[in-house]
Amino acid sequence: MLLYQVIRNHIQSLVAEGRLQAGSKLSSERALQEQFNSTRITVREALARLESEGVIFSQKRRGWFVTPDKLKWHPARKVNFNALAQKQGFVPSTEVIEIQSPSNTHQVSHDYFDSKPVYKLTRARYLDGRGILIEEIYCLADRFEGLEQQPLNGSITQVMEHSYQVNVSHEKCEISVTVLPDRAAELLEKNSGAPCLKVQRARYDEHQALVDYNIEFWLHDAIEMIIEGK
Amino acid sequence: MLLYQVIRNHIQSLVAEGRLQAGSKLSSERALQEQFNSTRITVREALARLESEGVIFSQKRRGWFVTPDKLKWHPARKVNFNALAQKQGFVPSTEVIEIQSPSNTHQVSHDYFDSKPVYKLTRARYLDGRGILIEEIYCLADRFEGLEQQPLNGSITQVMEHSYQVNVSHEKCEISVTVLPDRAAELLEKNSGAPCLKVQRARYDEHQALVDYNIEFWLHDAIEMIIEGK
DNA sequence: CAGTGGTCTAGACCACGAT
DNA sequence: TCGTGGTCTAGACCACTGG
Repeated sequence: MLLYQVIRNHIQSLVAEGRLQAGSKLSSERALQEQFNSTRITVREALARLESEGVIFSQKRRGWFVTPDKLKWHPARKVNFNALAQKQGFVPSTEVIEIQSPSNTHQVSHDYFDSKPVYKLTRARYLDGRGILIEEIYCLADRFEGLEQQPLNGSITQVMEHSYQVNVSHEKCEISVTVLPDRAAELLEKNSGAPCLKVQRARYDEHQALVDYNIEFWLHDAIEMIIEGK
Repeated sequence: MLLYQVIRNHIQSLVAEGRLQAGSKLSSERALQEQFNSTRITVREALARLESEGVIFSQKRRGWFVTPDKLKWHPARKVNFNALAQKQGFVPSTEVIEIQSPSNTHQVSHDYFDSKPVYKLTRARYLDGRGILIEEIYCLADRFEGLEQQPLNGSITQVMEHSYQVNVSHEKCEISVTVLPDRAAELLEKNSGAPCLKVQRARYDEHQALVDYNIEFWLHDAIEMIIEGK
């Protein structure tokens, strides 16, 4: 058996047997290196595999930790992130990174909003203090005038319903696997190049008019999407 | 700028400018090492990042290649894989790996089919000769008696409709990012530990009875899922 | 300030692919 | 058989975290 597989299996079984709890810190790379009479390159190979599998994760220069359970996410349902996360036993929080004044210079504005001015809202979401999602939300400036004065750390869908009488009736969703853009990696304190699930959603009202366009970058090990179709 | 980022950017721009066509082979790792006065470790760091991004891919010991376009896949629609792939300019093919005689010893049989005997069909699917998907299909043995005599390299949905008068009316789909199981990696000639998109689908007929249960492992750089909801 | 992870050097051996 | 990628050794320096 390959050495890095031995190290991998060892850590994996520690986690499986519960001897390493979710969120707890692993031994340092150099300690593992000594424990297995190996080198850091090989140890890091094992750690990288475990990270791909979603068993462990790293935060920049802080160390390696056991990955908590994944959030089960229903993108098509208009469920509140906070409520859903709480129901699954997490402590959720949301941080508004920035809201950009109406502008028509975004690519998204050109592609989806007929080059009209749009708001761009950037948020980060956390579970138990761990950053797991960066999202960008674009919506028409004149339809959602004064959006920057609304509470933006909760459900945008609810704000649209209650303050603007706009209802989302259906959506089109594109899902792919890629890496975090550098800016998102920074915000989530991940190394550049961390894999992620990218979800792009165009949401429409009952008149087939585009309500908003969202780009979400989820840590690949933090989410399981559930979709009920047809 | 970090050295591996320099190498990464160099290859990325070669691809972006079209000087490296989709499917074509990159220089060998040792050639790149010399070109950048570096070491193979660093070169491989750059290649690994590009692979995560979906720009290049490797096949076991064969080398590194430029990733072709992604297949746009609509899991909820009853579209034929072959037809969809052809419409997007690919040459698709399907290989039956094995069909297991009815058995009630699978975990899936226990969890989803009330421990009744099920068929297990394993298939691989290819685009332009590149293996991109391993899928396992489970269905009730007594409902699909003689399934092993049906043509199994096309659409299973169509076989179910035409030969068994069973129609899929809705489905529940779970999507997550993980790594290929070793068996799947072998079949697709990928290194163990290659990232993938795992799609589990339970499909039901109009009487809410489970028709089949599928587990699909897609190469992470080969698919973009498109879902229209609500 | 000590220890950690992130990056990098300069080699090596082996199994497998292409030829 | 030769070159390739896959694995591995034995170090090094730096930036940053945490005490």
